[in-house]
Amino acid sequence: MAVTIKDVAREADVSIATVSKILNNKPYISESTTQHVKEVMKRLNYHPNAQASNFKYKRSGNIVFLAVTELHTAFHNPHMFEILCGAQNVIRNKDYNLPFMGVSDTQDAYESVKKIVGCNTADGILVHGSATSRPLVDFLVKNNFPHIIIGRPPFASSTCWIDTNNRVSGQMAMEYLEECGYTQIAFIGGPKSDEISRHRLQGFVSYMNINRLTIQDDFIKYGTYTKESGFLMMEELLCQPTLPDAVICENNQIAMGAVHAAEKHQLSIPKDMGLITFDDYPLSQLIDPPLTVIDIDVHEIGRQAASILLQKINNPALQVQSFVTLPNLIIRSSTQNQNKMSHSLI
Amino acid sequence: MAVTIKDVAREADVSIATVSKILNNKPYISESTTQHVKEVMKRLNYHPNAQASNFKYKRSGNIVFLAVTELHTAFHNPHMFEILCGAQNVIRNKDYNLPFMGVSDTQDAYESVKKIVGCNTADGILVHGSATSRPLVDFLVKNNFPHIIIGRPPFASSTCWIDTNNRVSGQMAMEYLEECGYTQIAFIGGPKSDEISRHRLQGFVSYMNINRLTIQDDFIKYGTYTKESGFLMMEELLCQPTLPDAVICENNQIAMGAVHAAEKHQLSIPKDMGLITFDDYPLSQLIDPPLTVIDIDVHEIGRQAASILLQKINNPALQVQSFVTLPNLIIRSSTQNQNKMSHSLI
DNA sequence: TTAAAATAGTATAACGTTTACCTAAAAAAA
DNA sequence: TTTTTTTAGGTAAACGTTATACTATTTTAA
Repeated sequence: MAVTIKDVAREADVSIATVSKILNNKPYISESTTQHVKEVMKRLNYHPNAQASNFKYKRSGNIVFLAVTELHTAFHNPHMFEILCGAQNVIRNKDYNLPFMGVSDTQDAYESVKKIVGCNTADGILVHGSATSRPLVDFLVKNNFPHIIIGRPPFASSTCWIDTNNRVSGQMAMEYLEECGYTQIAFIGGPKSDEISRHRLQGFVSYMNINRLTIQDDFIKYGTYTKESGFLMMEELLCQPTLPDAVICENNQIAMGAVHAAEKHQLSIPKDMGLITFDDYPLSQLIDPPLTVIDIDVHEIGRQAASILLQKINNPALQVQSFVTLPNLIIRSSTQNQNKMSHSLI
Repeated sequence: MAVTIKDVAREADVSIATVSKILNNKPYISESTTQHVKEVMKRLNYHPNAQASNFKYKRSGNIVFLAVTELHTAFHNPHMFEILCGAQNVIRNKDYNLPFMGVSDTQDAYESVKKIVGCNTADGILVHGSATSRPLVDFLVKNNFPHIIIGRPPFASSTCWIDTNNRVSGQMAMEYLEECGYTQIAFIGGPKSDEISRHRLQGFVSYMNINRLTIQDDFIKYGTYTKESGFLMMEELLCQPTLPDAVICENNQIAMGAVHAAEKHQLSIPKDMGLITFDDYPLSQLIDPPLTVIDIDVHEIGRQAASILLQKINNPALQVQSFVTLPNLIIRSSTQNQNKMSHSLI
């Protein structure tokens, strides 16, 4: 059916080896035959069969993107799609496909990985954090199968992962608030045990210490990652004898609750109170006021993960380390420069 | 490196044909050799090379999911990811991969399709609405390449597409509002020219007509798909001599603006005014009040698209028609039963 | 002028499967 | 018993490409 290298060879009256060499820019073919063969290719509308080529090269041409995607997880991880897009951008230029594989849980993920590795379905794998588990990682490491874990695994392992630096996120939030002139900073976090939350708080605290700023103990609140918890914690803050003039909220939902609490207490954001949060969800730009946010550069994570993985694939001996990306500050209206307020109005 | 069918054959002391037949459940192999060979497979940890098999079968094992994904489009189309997941669910069970291909514009999409078809990269293609264009569709049709367009193309074509029924969406919104006991219904839409908007409005209007309900002309407003527009249109409505007791907002952003306007006018939603909108974005459950929504069953679209495409691939003669899915009503707090209010409180 | 090296091209074996065609034994039918 | 049919399995070609090893010609170097 489809036209193959044989058809081209026959039609151009050369051997298939010659055609192949032209396809792959190998030396020792004259300019004239090259041109002739290329014309024939065009005339026959020949396209080399990528699959056959991959088969011969013993590569699959696939890099699997593996993630846990229960129903309706999009909100829980809108970042997943963006990471996929970032990775896809890099991979497309390198003649790889990026099969998306959504599994139902980490057990399913583990089974899938075994199948992928066993059946040669892929040359490498990007494992989204939601799909990691110790057995999965151990399996990949043991089989020396090229992979990158997106999101630092919560267990020690000699694998290669990429993540954002949550400590720096905490620092950046604080740094920007200070720059704005806010001085009494509160922190509303998720569960105390959560690692991400802990790291962000550490960043915040270390910035405060380095800059010899004092932290009021009762300005640090823990709760859950919900709107309701944000509301309650903010209320608590507002009922204490001294008020903060800015608050760092661990996520959009908490921020949403905090905004409502401030509204209830007739505090204006950003004038009476600055508010900054993490992760740029669609919500953050749509609520009132639009939120200033420390965001993960999620495309960059996808791009980097993919490009490092490609390096690994092309050079299996390469020992690549895990690495972190830096967050981005996105300034919106929930913070404002407290000192130069009047200036900007003149 | 990897263990192949040859290794199994040698180790089991049979021919590779026998091993292959066992793999593919072909007849005329005795139970005893079957068992023996299977044991050897297990012992050697043999996995058939899917790529080689596909190559032999002249199929690629890929179904491409093609979509336009500029940077940060996630919010503009969070549905894209959900459709991808839905499709993936179906495809995974059929031993296909679902390479995700994000392109920058429809021109890029067209080039990609030509490459995919030419190079045999895929056996079929799911084209997300964002990637369609007349040349692309014409190309697929002309080459008789299995495909489904997700989202009805805005031009006439003998292709096969899947979409939700926006007229029914409009009807459902109205039907539910009536059921709740709201009687004076307003409609805040996007641009008058927008097809989706027009269809939803048509559904609304036709429901009103069939049920002999009157529509006030000045209860129908057009604007843009933004929060600001929603706010303005709602203000307009609230300044008119007669007030609606419920409003249908074309999308989440408009609804957001409308909610603010109602707040400003000290109207309580859902008590003084019911509000219903379309498409279940994360926003809708997080704002105050959480919004009642007519949602596209986006997983179902993905699943159906994939399963129809698989049918097409397996039976090229099959002439499948385009088809529509029905929307879902998701009841939240921006509407309430006006008649039985007291009942529920007793 | 002759030998060596570079150029231009071909023939063919792989890659790991599947399958059409073959053989031989066993079972069934005559 | 003989013939036919069924069962069990093997041989080898094919899928479309790439690469190694080869030949033959031309160019360069000695």
